[in-house]
Amino acid sequence: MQMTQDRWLSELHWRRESQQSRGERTQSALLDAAEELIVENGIEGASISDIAKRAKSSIGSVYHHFKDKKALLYAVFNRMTQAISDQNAQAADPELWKNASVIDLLDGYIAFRLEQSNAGGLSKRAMALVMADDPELKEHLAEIKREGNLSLKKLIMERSCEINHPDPDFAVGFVIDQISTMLYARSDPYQKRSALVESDDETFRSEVLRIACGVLGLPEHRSARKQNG
Amino acid sequence: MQMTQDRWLSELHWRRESQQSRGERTQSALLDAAEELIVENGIEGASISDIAKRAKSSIGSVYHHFKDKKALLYAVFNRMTQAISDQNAQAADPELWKNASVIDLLDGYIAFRLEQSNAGGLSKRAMALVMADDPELKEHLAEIKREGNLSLKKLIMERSCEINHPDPDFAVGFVIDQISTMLYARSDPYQKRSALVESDDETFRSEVLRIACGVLGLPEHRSARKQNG
DNA sequence: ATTATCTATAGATCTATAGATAATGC
DNA sequence: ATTATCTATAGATCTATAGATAATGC
Repeated sequence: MQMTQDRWLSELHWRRESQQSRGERTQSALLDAAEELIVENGIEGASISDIAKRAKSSIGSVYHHFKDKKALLYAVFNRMTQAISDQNAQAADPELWKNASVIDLLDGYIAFRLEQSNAGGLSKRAMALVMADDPELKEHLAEIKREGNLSLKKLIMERSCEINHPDPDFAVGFVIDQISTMLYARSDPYQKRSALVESDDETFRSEVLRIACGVLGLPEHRSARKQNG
Repeated sequence: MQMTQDRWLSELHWRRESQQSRGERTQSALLDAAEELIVENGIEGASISDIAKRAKSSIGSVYHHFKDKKALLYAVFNRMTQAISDQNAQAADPELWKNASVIDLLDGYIAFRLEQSNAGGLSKRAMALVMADDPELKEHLAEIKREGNLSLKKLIMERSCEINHPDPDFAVGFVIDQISTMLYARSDPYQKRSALVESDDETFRSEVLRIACGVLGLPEHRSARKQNG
């Protein structure tokens, strides 16, 4: 009876390790069903019984795989954040950005986030609902975002000679947070009819980059971008 | 049997009009109690029975004043958004900004929002929780924010001669959304250890204004600010 | 008369467990 | 033997109603 390897946060992540692929399939079917029903009916509206039914499983099976409802919800959340975290790690690989300028990095970051926010629709909304009730989870996701932004900051600071600002460290942190925040707002489905959301990707990207260049005092951003595709 | 005057959204806002101040006191005690318990235990954790108890009232009384639990939650939400909406309307009074420049307006907007986000702590968190489950409410709050930003935009566009940008209308909308978004992120309690949150009000304000001036091509922002306290 | 309040409870959930049965692993 | 699955249900909620009682309004 082994525990799974992704131990994080508290005891609630109890999850019997399925030593058979049958069990694994059941587990992901349950997570899929939970995700769907959470989006459809909300957290409390998604009953264990409904989840079991949708997954073509049974209540007993749910409690075989997950200690209680909270553990199931945490698993839904975990599956999604794990994916985000992995994507972040991949995108921040220094090898990918060997000859990139600061603007290339910012540009790449924007493109990456725009792509990321288009993917994984249902999971993301389910994750948001699971989080809503639980400060610990909000904190956890915030930490993942923070890590992502930090690795971008590190890449940029290695190119600090390009930056013209009395306090580059602060300026870079501020600009990254700013861009990150604007991207987040842009992907928020309830921010309709705002300039951030209604502008097309290209306009948005160039306007944000222009701001970043202004703050960081970057030289000649247009040409710099073309140099290092 | 009259309905209250704040009819908005759907039928769910059914609320018997209390013709006696006793009833009014009970109603606000119930809303206060609901707010507290929602913050403490979440939406479903705040049972009608607990709410009645905390308000020193009874279950029957709750159902005398509110059609059902949803109507009670909507009333909690409504009380808060009403307050925000009123504050917005007050702040956007043209009389207040007669001799103000564009920068004065932006500066005033930032100060206003920073103040607003410090006030009404519990109500706000309860409102966020009530909203989380209900897209209609999210949409409603987004609309209120939108209106606030729109009236600021109007004030600024009356001073469009100060602006140096090929498309002032877009630029102003973009800048306002940007500032609004950054202020929102700054007030988010889960965004710890980010440059947006850790910077003090003064640094934040000046950095944001600097960006806005850059985007809008405003002349000489420092002196302009001092002219019209 | 009408409105506000209370107590008691019917009826409908929903979570989690107990205990049996079927399928794999050594 | 151990793991995965199922059915049936105990026990604990919680919402909303019924119906009685007290307080105000005309």
